[in-house]
Amino acid sequence: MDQALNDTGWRGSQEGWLEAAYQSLLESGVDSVKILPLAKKLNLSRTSFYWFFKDREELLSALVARWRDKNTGNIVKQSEAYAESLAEAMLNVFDCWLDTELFDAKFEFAVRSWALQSDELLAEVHKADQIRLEALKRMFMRFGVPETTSDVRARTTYLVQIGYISMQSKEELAIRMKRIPEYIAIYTGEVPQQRELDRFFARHGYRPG
Amino acid sequence: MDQALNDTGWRGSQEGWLEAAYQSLLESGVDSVKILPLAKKLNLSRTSFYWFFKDREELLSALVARWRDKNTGNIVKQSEAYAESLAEAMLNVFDCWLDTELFDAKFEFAVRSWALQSDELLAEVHKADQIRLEALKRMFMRFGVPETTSDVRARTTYLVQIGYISMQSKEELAIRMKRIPEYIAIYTGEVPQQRELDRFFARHGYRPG
DNA sequence: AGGGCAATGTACATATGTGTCAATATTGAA
DNA sequence: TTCAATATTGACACATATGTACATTGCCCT
Repeated sequence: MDQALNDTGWRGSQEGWLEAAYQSLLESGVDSVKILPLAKKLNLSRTSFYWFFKDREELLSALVARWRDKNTGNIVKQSEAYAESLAEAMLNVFDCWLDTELFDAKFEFAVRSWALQSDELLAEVHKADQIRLEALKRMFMRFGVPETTSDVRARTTYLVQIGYISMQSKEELAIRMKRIPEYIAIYTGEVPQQRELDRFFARHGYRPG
Repeated sequence: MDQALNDTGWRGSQEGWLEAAYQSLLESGVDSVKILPLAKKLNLSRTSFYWFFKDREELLSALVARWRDKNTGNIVKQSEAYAESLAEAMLNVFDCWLDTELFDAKFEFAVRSWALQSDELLAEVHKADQIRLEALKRMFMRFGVPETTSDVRARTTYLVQIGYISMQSKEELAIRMKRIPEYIAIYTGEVPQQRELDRFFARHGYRPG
């Protein structure tokens, strides 16, 4: 079997092992991230792994770093994006839930499951939760919602999404989109304008009806 | 070290191994449920396990059965309990989130994480989600909420809880209780009566203020 | 007391994983 | 073309897990 070569001219690379580890993590959890199976998938000798990483621990740390970089930043950014109404601001946040580039739900779930067996990682996850919740709370307050209410609504918004991720359901875009206006109404207490919805649908390549 | 004897006069038992497996599952996930470590914890020879279970698979199946029996039934039951208002009905459901006897959140999370590496289990989890969501939806409809709204509200109620579980946070009862009235308001659209709240607080051994 | 079964233990065969080492191959550049 | 950095490999030593066969212990009942 011929190998996919990268720009270095070599078969393996730090990125290659990391990517394989990432895929395995998403598909079957941390405990499936083992060097021997990854080597088989990459068609490389197991021991060649040790040229790029000190040991398995280092690979797992790299995986955590990847998660940290990707998932928290965008929620904060979207919650701070410009909006003329609370409903529109909420739709900006919803972009994360529908665009894998902005928020990697499978990755998120895999990491949370992993945290079950690592107190160190659990602490990181808690920190991420706090940062995200605070960003959402600030968003509500920006639109004049009182503090306690902002707090609970931020939680509702965030927890529904984490819960949805934990359900690991694979629903069609259309089914999810139909629920969006109701969700916005529940979370914000205000009904989104049709043109706000249209803009939202459009940027996710969805045509209602 | 002396052994804790059970009623049979023997040290081990099906229940004993299952309980140890359960604890290990909750603490560190399925992959920690291994016969050798469990044997050490129980101070028994590893091979004595095979007297009670055919193999590891059978132990894991027993664990799944335990989860199925415990967690889904009570949500359905609580959602069907008598209530004079939607807010009161919601508080009945909330009993599950606060009483480990009614709903074992840690168990739930461990099983969902486990489902990441087993399609068979994932199918079971999905079935459980569907049953629970439908029960909640029926509850809303019983109080005259229209179908689509009932569906989304049922989801919100359920997903917030699954999300909360996935956060694995260990907050004090008081902190959680303070948020209850707001949650009820968001989920049901109606503010709970003081005497409904008082009844709820009382049955969970909480005195506000 | 001793037979029988439930429960436990020992020894063995096997599978899968980790990490180190020394030997070897591949590449780009001098 | 030769060299050194970069990458790959197989052999070894070890650890942890599973499951089977067979021997042994401890408990209860007759």
